[in-house]
Amino acid sequence: MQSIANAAQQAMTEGVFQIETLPDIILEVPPKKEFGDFATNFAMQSAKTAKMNPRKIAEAIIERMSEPWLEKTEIAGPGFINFYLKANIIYDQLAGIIAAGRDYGNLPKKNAAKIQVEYVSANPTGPLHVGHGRGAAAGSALVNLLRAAGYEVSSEYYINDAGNQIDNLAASVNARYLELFDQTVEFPENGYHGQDIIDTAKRIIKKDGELYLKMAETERLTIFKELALKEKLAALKEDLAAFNVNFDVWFSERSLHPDDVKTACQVLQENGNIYEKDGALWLKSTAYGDDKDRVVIRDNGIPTYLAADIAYHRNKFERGFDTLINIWGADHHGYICRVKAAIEAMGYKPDHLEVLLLQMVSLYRDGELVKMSKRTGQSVTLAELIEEVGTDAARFFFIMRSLDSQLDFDLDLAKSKSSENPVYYIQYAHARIRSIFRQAQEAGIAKANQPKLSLLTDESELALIKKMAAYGEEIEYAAQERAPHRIARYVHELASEFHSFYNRCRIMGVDQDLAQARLALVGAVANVICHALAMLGVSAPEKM
RNA sequence: GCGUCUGUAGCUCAGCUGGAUAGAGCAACGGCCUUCUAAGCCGUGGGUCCCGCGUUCGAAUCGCGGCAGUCGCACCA
Repeated sequence: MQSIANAAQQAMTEGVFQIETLPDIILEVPPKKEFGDFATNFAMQSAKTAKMNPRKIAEAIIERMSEPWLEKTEIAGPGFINFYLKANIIYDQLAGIIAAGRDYGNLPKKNAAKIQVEYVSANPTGPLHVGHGRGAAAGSALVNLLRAAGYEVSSEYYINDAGNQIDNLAASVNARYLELFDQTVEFPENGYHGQDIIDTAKRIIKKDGELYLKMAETERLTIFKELALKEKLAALKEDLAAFNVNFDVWFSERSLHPDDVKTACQVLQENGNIYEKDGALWLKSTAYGDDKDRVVIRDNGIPTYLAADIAYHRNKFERGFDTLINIWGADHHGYICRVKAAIEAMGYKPDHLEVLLLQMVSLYRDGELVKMSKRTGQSVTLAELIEEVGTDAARFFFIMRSLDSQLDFDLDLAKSKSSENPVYYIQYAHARIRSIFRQAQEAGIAKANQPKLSLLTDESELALIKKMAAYGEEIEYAAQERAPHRIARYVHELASEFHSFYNRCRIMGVDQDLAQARLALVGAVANVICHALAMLGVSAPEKM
């Protein structure tokens, strides 16, 4: 890059052309291999200010470039400069990848901001469903991705263990409990209808029988609230652990009440961003771009959900995180504006909160949409999904689409153990490599310390090396874009290059030096596949 | 009505930090297993990148305006 800048600079001092400020020089890997190993559109970028034909500029630049690693350059299309690397460069790259071993793909630590990623954070009032599953898969993959890119990341689950919905949970369990003793009770209006609530009531009876029957209702509700919460939370953690999702911090909303909520309100009150109206306290969020002002303390004195969330985000910043990433379902998008408003009102930078919205998931079975209804509790749970398609397929399917896209989840495809299924396609590549190693060992092909990598000249071999060499950039860009689906795509492409190689080149039964070089190559491929799959939370089986 | 996201091959989707002939998987069609896993490979066909206008040397990509779908617009969480 620098040598392009130097050449341009030199051309200018020689008066060939004049540019006031050099544009950023962007090197990219061209879409076709006929366009060289990398290319720049620098000449076209400069064409306007230089008032000169981009091809002429390109010519002036390449005349002034001489680098030892450069095989040749050419001008193509409207003014691209294509660079061809000397062949040995690629083998140096491969040697570097092999030397890095399983660490290849872990980028140097960044000194930049500490990032906190909060995701799932489903209410502990029932089992996780498939929508939460997408959040869980994408969130955990994003955390892994950011860490690989060198960021310091803390992952967190916000437990909504305070407020109405928990009271509704207790009331629902209460109603089921009484029903099981043949009492007629009115089911709470906003109660939870799921089977799991009945199961909870049954477990309570199994353990303590009619112990709570004669209690005062309020007392019973208090006890049931704690029992149910404990049980739901444990189930949640179990489901997530089975889905390769683990959190550094489980943050209880209750811990914010009442002190943190009070402090946050005080801060806002002192800087004049809270006012009283109709007996309630309102956040002046319209001053920060929201549609309307929002109630933080209701007229009955109870804080709203927003109040707790304001305190929570303040707490996050106070803990020293510079960047907060929240992964929310798309149905919460209307909430972003008011939280950012509150953040700004408290004196933090709203840009330091990034909310990633996750679009909805639709399940398809036999080509038919699987209907879901939250109200009646009739929805496919994450546990059922894992049961049906397995963790690997479920995670990969959730991650392979961009977060912005609604996801059509084809259950039959996810289950199929065939070439149609991208998960198996990738895992199969890994298993094949492991199998090769087992057989090579039996055949007594020793692992070379200094394999003769320059023997790798087949186009499929070169393609594999180039693909692996691009892994670092891919991680960097995917992390920057918060786009874990790029890794899913990358590893699928790498697997494809491998399968192609596998059908063209043999390892056993060729010259010993070549066999050793190829073993070293596929060993590196296996490491990269492992690394990428590990980021996605998908296993890399030894055999299939 | 306001806002979010989406609209690209028959289907599901990448590509969007402006660049070369717009890609992948599935589906369709035709080939490849006496040698390391055929859960694989090779090949063929397939496009109004929703529409219009604008910015630009150059637009699937950026801006504005439409159209269609989605989700949301609480003193619920």
